[in-house]
Amino acid sequence: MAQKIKLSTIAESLGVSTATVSLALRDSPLVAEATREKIKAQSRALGYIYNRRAASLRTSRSGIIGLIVHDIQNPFYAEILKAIESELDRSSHTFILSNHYDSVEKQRTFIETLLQLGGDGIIMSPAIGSPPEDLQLAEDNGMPVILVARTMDSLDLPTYRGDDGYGIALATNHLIGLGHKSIAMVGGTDQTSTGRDRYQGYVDALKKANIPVDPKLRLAGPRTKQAGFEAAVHFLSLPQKPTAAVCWNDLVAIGFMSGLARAGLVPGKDISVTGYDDLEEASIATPSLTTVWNGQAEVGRLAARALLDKLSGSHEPDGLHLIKPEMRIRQSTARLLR
Amino acid sequence: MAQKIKLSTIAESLGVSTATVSLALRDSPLVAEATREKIKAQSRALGYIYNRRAASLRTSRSGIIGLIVHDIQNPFYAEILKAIESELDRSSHTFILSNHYDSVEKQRTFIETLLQLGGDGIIMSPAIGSPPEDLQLAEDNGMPVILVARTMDSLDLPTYRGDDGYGIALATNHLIGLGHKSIAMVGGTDQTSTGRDRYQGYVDALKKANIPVDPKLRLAGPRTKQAGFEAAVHFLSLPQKPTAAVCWNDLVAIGFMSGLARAGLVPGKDISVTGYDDLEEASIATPSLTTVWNGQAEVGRLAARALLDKLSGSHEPDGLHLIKPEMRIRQSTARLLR
DNA sequence: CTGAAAGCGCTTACAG
DNA sequence: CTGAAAGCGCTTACAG
Repeated sequence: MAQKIKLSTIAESLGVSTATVSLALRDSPLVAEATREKIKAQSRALGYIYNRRAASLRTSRSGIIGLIVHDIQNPFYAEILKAIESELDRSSHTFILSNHYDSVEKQRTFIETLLQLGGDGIIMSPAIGSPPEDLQLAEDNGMPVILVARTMDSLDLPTYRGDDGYGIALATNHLIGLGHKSIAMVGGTDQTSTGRDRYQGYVDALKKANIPVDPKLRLAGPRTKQAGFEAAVHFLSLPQKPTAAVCWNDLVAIGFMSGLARAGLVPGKDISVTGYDDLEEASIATPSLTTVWNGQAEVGRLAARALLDKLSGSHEPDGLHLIKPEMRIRQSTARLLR
Repeated sequence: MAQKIKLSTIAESLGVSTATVSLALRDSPLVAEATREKIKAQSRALGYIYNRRAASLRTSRSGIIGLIVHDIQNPFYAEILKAIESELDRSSHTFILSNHYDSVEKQRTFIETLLQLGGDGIIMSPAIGSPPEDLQLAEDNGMPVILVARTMDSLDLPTYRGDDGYGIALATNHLIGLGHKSIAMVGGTDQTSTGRDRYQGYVDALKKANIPVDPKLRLAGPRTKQAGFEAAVHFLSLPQKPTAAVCWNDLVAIGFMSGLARAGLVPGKDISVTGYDDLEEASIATPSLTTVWNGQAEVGRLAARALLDKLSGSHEPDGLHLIKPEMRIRQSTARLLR
């Protein structure tokens, strides 16, 4: 590797000042057109690499945005991420990504690292049990926080997610409308807002239809394909013999349907199953999955826009922004045969 | 936000020099134990945030490692990523992630951004059609490159991936051993090394068993679940009526099996199907997928280690490091009934 | 339209 | 064991 090329290298080689070079490279109209072109050509010729750390030290803006979620391997988060990515790409921001796997330590380390790098802002789906102080630390140091998918009740931060109570009621009512009366709820945990809200929505929908709520029909816990798969065994051993299952999300539903099939049952015929999220693969599964569209792409896009707006000074109102879910009826649910 | 706390704030409040504070915070034995503790306590009390940009400007090491692959939403890459992540976590490196979606422009932008940030190194699965100069640019500027999953023939970079020819032969021979003679190959493209190598391995295995190779039995293209799903229609219309399919990867195989099921066939009984990669969901699918373990976790771990070793000065030999694939026999393949 | 100079917040020889 | 000072590579008032 040859001698490091910096602004002053270009400046000296052209007999101008570094100030002029700096301005020219950023297309400042303060520099004469001809000078600007000459400088840019020279910069290319020398293979100049802009040093963002030096610039950022001076300007105290880094162009870095942090993003931390439970697990990007989960397609639910991956779909949110993809929308954020495409929004940030067009504003020439760089993003730093991390999974926290619901470890508050890992999340805190990430926030601290981002502060050290001078991150401009952070979009996150907070870990279970997140101490408000950890998020407050970011805000206090001038790094705005936007929440996606999960709520933090103790802080008034801009939050983008689906309306879980409303959405799960759509699924539950759909099954009730097909004549089902013994409906299990599979998956989800009370430790997250989505887990609580979706269970509550399911309970409310049953009550509204005068169907008694049996706590044994709640198979709490599963949040992955694997756990949904395993839950099928438990489901089939229930004495109440439910004819349908409202699953906490699509991953659980897809694993659950595979578990039913493994036990010799035909999902969508013997047992009706609904998912939640409308992941890309929901329509590819066999049977295709009846589910609730949860607007991941919308959530990501809006959260990214909210952050960019905040960074550019406009004052978006804080608080909760709910996406309205929609029903997607496919083949995994059917009318109950008597 | 109050007054910014920096090294000199701590130094002044304690009546020592910034040099002493700097050394103390990094646990240098040059600073007396008592002084060190006093400084650390004060740093915590004031809520000091270390400015990495300033440090990095001075030391020209950033602790940032870049990672760019086709698409992390693809579980194949997600599994590699996860292994890299856990390896880097323990060495207190930060990583910056990007998808290139096989766009060489997006890949180049990423490499340039990483250079601007003073990235220490980069792990990548190069985009289709990557110009060697783009990777050379990183190397020339002191940022070492490690390749995963895909090969770049034109450069001698450390590369970690599975032995595709060997692995696909395992799958093909498994089907031949079960009595299949009309075996299709579904998915993959000649534009990537994995696409070429796996097709070649399939062809070689057939030839070795004296089974004529019919180019019409190659359904090239599909690389996703969706495309695998759609390929089932094409497969079922083949005049040669194949009894088995070697799929290019697990995603294609899972989509393909769903497509067969949608057409009323039972995968694993009517048609034998093999996958490739042994993704986590391969064993959860119904029928569970016979596939080839491709060592994603190994690839990620070894690539991360190779980069860290290189950064710490030890000279790992460059070139290709092949992981040896292994067969995973499950329920999606069965003996051919006459 | 262009230049000289200060400063962002660290670390690192060098002295003592 | 501790301090004074230079310097990493930019940008930004300020002069002219």
